[in-house]
Amino acid sequence: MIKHDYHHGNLKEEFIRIAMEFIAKEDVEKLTLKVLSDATGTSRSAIYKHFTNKDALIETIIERGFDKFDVETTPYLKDESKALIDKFYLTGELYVAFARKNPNLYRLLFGKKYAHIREEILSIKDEDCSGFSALQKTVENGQKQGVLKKEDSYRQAIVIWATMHGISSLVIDGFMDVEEVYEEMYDTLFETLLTGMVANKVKIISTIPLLNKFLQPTN
Amino acid sequence: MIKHDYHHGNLKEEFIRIAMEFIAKEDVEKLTLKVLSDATGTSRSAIYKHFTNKDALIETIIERGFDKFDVETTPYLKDESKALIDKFYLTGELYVAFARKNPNLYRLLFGKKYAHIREEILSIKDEDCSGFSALQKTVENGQKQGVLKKEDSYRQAIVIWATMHGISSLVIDGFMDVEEVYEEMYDTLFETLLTGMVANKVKIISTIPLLNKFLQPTN
DNA sequence: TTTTCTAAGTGAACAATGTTAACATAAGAA
DNA sequence: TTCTTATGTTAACATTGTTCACTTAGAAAA
Repeated sequence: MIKHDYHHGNLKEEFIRIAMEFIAKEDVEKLTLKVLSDATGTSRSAIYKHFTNKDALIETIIERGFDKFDVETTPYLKDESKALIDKFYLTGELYVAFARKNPNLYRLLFGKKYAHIREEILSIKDEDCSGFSALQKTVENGQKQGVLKKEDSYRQAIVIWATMHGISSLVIDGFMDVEEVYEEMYDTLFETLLTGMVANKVKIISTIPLLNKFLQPTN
Repeated sequence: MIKHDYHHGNLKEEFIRIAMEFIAKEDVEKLTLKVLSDATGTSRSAIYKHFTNKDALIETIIERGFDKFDVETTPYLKDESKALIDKFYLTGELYVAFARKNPNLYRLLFGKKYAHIREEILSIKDEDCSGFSALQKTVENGQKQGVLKKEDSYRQAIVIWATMHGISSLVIDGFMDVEEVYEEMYDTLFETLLTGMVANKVKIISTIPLLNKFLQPTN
């Protein structure tokens, strides 16, 4: 667009910003070096003064993406004012909402293509995926409170994650009419999942009408 | 490899065969026209006499892939000798097994990249995804028999699918140690899913030990 | 102030990609 | 035997990521 002076001043951050804005609209596959050079008014090879190659930029995007993901999806897990069962419901909603609002970023973060980069990042950042360990801890709390069945918490957390990942993927990858019936389907999904996970004969406390409807103790 | 005579005789089918064999081992992204021309001993542009472009070949691969998928995953749904609840368990196993054995093909069939091609194919082939409608019918049968809760069968079928798709994706996209604990995790997943879907107070008939263990009527 | 050094940009060139166009060949129909 | 046509080839193109030799500007050193 605009032809800047020889020295841009803040070109690296500019590349990152433009790349993220691009991915907000289009798939990462279509993000080419020409797109970046055109948008910054630089040449196609300018990026190599700031990143070793294109993948290094993508790596930065993935790092920022995971930060964004954590910020937007985990608040309820850490909010002690929320009932435990509500944490799951609300966090699940945030999870799928994130995927729907940022489909290209979600695929970048959780898809296969840059799995090697993701593994590097997550192994440095945390012993595990940060969001996931928060989920697992919440599951363990649920078991202590007697709300959830006592099983392997790792497996239970994966079951929850797999379910949310599955529905998110189906929705954003354009399967059938999922988009249209999304609201009802999420409730059905969540009801099924939770019914299978909660311990029997325990009174569940929730502020969410749906949950009170089906999570009655089976005396 | 081998330099054939000028006219190959069966080059189109050869391209398809080689492409499918390639995808059995590597990602479709790495399938280039050079790979195909080298393997057939032809030139890079020979393919254009048999397909309008590369995407047209991919389209054929996807068609064959769905055929393979249907053949390998749906037999139990149609097998009336199986108890209804076992159909779900066994079909789910086949589904995830297919994804694990053919990760690149699975991503090609169910990923976003060629979603437009998939939609074309599925809209011609069946009013819906063929495997999916078989699943939905089985769900409806389950409701009639009183085994499954009576809810919207479309939503219930999607819940099952989303769950299987989620776990399959996590496994083949290399998340954490899912590979190692796969067996136990599938059982946990399935137990959770089914517990949430079966109607209460119904005696479930199954030949699978796991299912008998947890699917007892809650009198 | 002038010189020098270096970070940060440029443009030309590379190989690999999908694709097209003009040409060549083989095989069957006329 | 000749013509036609399906099926192959080769050369060229634009686009991709990438490298390399270069230029430039701005700060540090003299």
